[in-house]
Parts: sequence; C-alpha cells; structure tokens
Amino acid sequence: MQISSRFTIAVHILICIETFKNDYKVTSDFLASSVNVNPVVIRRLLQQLKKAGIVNVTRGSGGTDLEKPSDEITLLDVYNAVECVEEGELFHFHENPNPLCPVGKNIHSILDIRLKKIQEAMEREMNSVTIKDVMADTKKLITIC
Amino acid sequence: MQISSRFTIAVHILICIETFKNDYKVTSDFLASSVNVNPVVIRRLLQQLKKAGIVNVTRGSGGTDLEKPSDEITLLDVYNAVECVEEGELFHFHENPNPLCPVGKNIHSILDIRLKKIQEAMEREMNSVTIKDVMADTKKLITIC
DNA sequence: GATAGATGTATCAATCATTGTTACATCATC
DNA sequence: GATGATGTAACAATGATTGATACATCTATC
Repeated sequence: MQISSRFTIAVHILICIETFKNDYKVTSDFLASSVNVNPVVIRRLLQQLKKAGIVNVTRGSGGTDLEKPSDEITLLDVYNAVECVEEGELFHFHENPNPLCPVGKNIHSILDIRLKKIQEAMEREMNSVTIKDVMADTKKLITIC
Repeated sequence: MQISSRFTIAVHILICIETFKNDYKVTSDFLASSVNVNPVVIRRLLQQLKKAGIVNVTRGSGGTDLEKPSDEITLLDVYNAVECVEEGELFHFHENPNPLCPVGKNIHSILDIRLKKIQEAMEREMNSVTIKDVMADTKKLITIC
C-alpha cells in the first residue's frame, strides 16, 4: 500500500505558492488547476498544512503563503502534516495475535524495534530535504523547459 | 496510509516456520491460529512467498518450510514479495498535473529523485535485517517469557 | 483405489480510506 | 450589500484490504 497522493499534492502546492507568490494570488482554484484536482481537495490539504504551521490561508480576500521560511520546512514536516496516521506509523500490525502461541505472544516485542528503525531511516531522509532545496530544483527546470 | 498487515503477518509466518519446524507440521491452519486470521489469508500469503522463492509449500500432505537459509532472506525480500505495488513504489503520485502550468509540467522531474532516495533509505534498512536476525531476537524472548 | 487431510483458488461480502463533487455558511474587501 | 474567496458538511464512487465459504485438486496411507 502506498503513501497517499496527499503528500505529493501538498509538496506541489508549496512549490506553487513559492513559484507564483509575486505574480498571482495563489487561491485554491489556482492550485486546483495546476494540480488538476477538485478545489475542495486543495482546501482540505491547506487546512492540514495550516494546522501544522506550514502555511497561512487568508479568509475572505483569499490567497495562501508560507508561514515559515522555505528552508525551515522539511518534507517530513509535510508528510506528518498530511498523513492521517498516529505518529506517522508506517506499518499496519495485525491486531490480535494468539497470546497462547509463544510467537504470537511475543511478535510485537520481536518486531517493534526493527520496524521503528526502518521508519526512522525513511524519516531521516525526508527530514534532510527542505522546500528550499526542492525550489532550487524547480527553478532550474522551469528556466530550461 | 500504511503498509498493509500482509507484511507483518508474512514475517510472523516465517518466524513460526522456523520456530516450530522440528516439533509440528506447520500448516495453514496452524499458522492461522498463531496469527489469528482466516486460513485463506495465510494461504494467499504463502503463495506470494512461494512465488518469491522464500518458502516451499507441500501440496497434499501439507506443511511449509523455508526455501532458502534464514540468513539469505531479508525483510526487504518479504516486503517485495507481499506488497502488490509495482517495484514497491512507496509514493502514490497524483496522476494528471496540468501540463500548461510550469510547475505541473515539471513536478515529476522535480520530485522523482527525491522520492526515490527516500524509498531507497527505507529499503536499505529493510535489506540489512534477515530472518536469522529476527529469529535470534525471537529465541531470546521465548526462553524468557 | 478410496479416504483423509491438506493446499490452491474462485467468489462474494464487509469494511475502510481515499478521492470527487455539490452545496452552502462564513468571511474580508470594495 | 455585492463579490470572490475560504471553511466545512454531506454524500457518492472507487478501490484495496480483509474475512469467509466453498470446492477442486493433490499426496500419503490404509
């Protein structure tokens, strides 16, 4: 199972905000057109990003901008903002292993540390990339294409 | 979204096979009782593990054992065997970004390398743990509890 | 070769998360 | 007040997962 497209859409949103901040009012309709999804999907994501302190959303007159400098927002911040799972739990554990079986009884103790390390490896990599880094890539590509 | 419980169940199965290989015939019913799911769920997983060359399943008389030594089976092997996504693609990308928007047009080029590195970090960690390692943990815990 | 016990697999239902969509209350500004 | 935007509820459609039943098929053994 995959990490939902909420994550890539959220990053797409942040790139748009930074790319167009001087030239357009970045509304949910504007973003919806770039991502090519329903504006409500964008608004829902903006709410999650706002709760996480990543963006500002202006009621009434409309528009969005970053709440923090782009080099203080990491991909992990975005991931945690939009993934709806407790503590970003990456693995779904089977719920009721048999406590009468020595393996079933201990399976959580056996695997939890291993799974945690795997999740941490992923999060460490996510934490090493900021929106500023991604913007640098973006600028290069846009000037070429 | 989370990695499905197929993964933890598959590891649970492999631990059971190794733990009980000398004392019981490890059937799908036996495994189903330890994991506490329907036997068909176990058989489906065993088929996937078999296709990946990880286990043998004996038709007719029944029973399962490892196809390879436990130190030649990594958690990544198990993950790839039971996750049903192409190449273990961890991230679900939104499908149709707007090609008329400079960001929408380039979003794949911008993010693909970053996402790949994140996935690789996870896979590297998974690849560093073998079933033999997990069995060592298991034996310690079972003798204590 | 008939039987028993097991696997292999099709099929269907239940559940859940995601995603798409409409609708409308609310807000800020002109 | 009118306008254009956000905030959010509500509901449908889709798809993946998981649970369950059923039965064909296989193998060992009597």
